[in-house]
Amino acid sequence: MVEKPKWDMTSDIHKYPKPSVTVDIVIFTVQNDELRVLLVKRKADLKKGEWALPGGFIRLDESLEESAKRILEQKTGVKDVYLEQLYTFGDPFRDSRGRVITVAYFALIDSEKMKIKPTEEVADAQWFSVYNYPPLAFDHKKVLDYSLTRLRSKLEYTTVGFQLLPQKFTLTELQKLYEVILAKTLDKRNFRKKIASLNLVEQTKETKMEGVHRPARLYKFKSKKFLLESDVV
Amino acid sequence: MVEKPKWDMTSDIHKYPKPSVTVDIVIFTVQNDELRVLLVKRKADLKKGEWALPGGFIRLDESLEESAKRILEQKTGVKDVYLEQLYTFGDPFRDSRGRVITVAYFALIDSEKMKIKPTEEVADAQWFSVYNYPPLAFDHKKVLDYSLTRLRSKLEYTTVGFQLLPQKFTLTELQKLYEVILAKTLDKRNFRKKIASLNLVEQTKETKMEGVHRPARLYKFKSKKFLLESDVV
DNA sequence: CCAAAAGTGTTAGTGATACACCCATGT
DNA sequence: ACATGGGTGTATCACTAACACTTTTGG
Repeated sequence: MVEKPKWDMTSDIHKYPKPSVTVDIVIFTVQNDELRVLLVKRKADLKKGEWALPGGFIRLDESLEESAKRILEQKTGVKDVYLEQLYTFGDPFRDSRGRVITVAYFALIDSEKMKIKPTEEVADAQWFSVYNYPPLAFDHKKVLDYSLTRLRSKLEYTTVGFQLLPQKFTLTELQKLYEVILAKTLDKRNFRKKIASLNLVEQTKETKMEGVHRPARLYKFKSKKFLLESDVV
Repeated sequence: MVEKPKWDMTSDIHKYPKPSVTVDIVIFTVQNDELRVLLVKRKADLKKGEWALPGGFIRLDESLEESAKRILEQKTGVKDVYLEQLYTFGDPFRDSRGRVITVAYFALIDSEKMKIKPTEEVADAQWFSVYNYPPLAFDHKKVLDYSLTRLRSKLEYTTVGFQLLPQKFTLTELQKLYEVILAKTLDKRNFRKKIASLNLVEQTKETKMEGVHRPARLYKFKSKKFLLESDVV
């Protein structure tokens, strides 16, 4: 058992007024060809019953990212997700209860893991289309808008999108994912050429049969050790 | 005189432990063909005499950006700068005095304004080359490294670089600026073609004579109203 | 007329876009 | 044999990269 390190609580810094600090998480998934975001119904004193992004107060002995992971798991039951710090929102009156600064994270989870059953505690978490969701508490609409913009732009120059798919996927599924997030259609041949040029995915020997047509080949991401320096990751 | 709005200090949220929150600013300029960052010598109890990024505790009644502006002016005398939120650092033990979360901002100032004389209070502020600066307090090296990366990448796809030049400038100065920040040389003809294609700058009728050679034409940024939708800003 | 930086065009290569038909399967 | 989505190649265009000489000025 490691003893918790302590701070110097006699320091002058404790004379400065302290704000409350929360972490809010915008978690996306793609389901039924829709980009969706997870929202929870608030139980706290203020804005009870309103929908909001999952969030909570940080603990002093955990890093911001640890807070984000803990809160996400507590509130939604989801674990092992791609997580990235988004922006810190600190308007003085964004919360009438006090000065509350929130560090927003954005997270992606694949459509398989997403199906995890909500536990008792998270009965009030629900996925909403990003084009059709209820009014949100606080400045959470602003946070959501901002993270949508970020997701779209990161999709173009990184491979975050892969986080939203299961381990094995067809190229059509991958393309559909891009189309859904970017809200535009893409050319099939050009899309496949692009993906091939990235050198990030490889064929498996399996195919996926769905419906009455030619089965689609399943692909997977190359394991790290087979990626070259020059490959974009 | 507007009365200050108040918060509900009886709310449960005040039962959660609160961290200290600071703002730290990484402010860059280009001077003598070097990319430089402003550092201050600490006067506070802890780490007195060590160099650090200018920073300070937020006030509860100002936004994070207002805090950043106030602190920057207090500590360095500089005003009216380009300012952008960078990242929020919150490792639990980054400061031994207590749990301190810092919202880092990154700022750019042109080489003219930069010459402002330091006031009494800011006597201990100094510009350092980003390749040669003293050891920094806390995790400020990490913050600085991160903002350098951000500056470089933003330089490639935005026009932030323009913030580092005075109103009127020669194309060679602009190119030098890019070269200094990116730490690589650029082709003169290609650079000029690129700038021309952006449609953001226009010739003035003035030239700049410096030394014994052909005078260079001065350029300025087009005023907003002459920019077309299609022009990258 | 010399030194020094300003200024200017063309070509080759690379990546993006537009576009239409055949393939494999289940019924 | 047909309906359905899977899978493939080529031509054009736009952008990037490489490269060298002439111009203007002060001394």
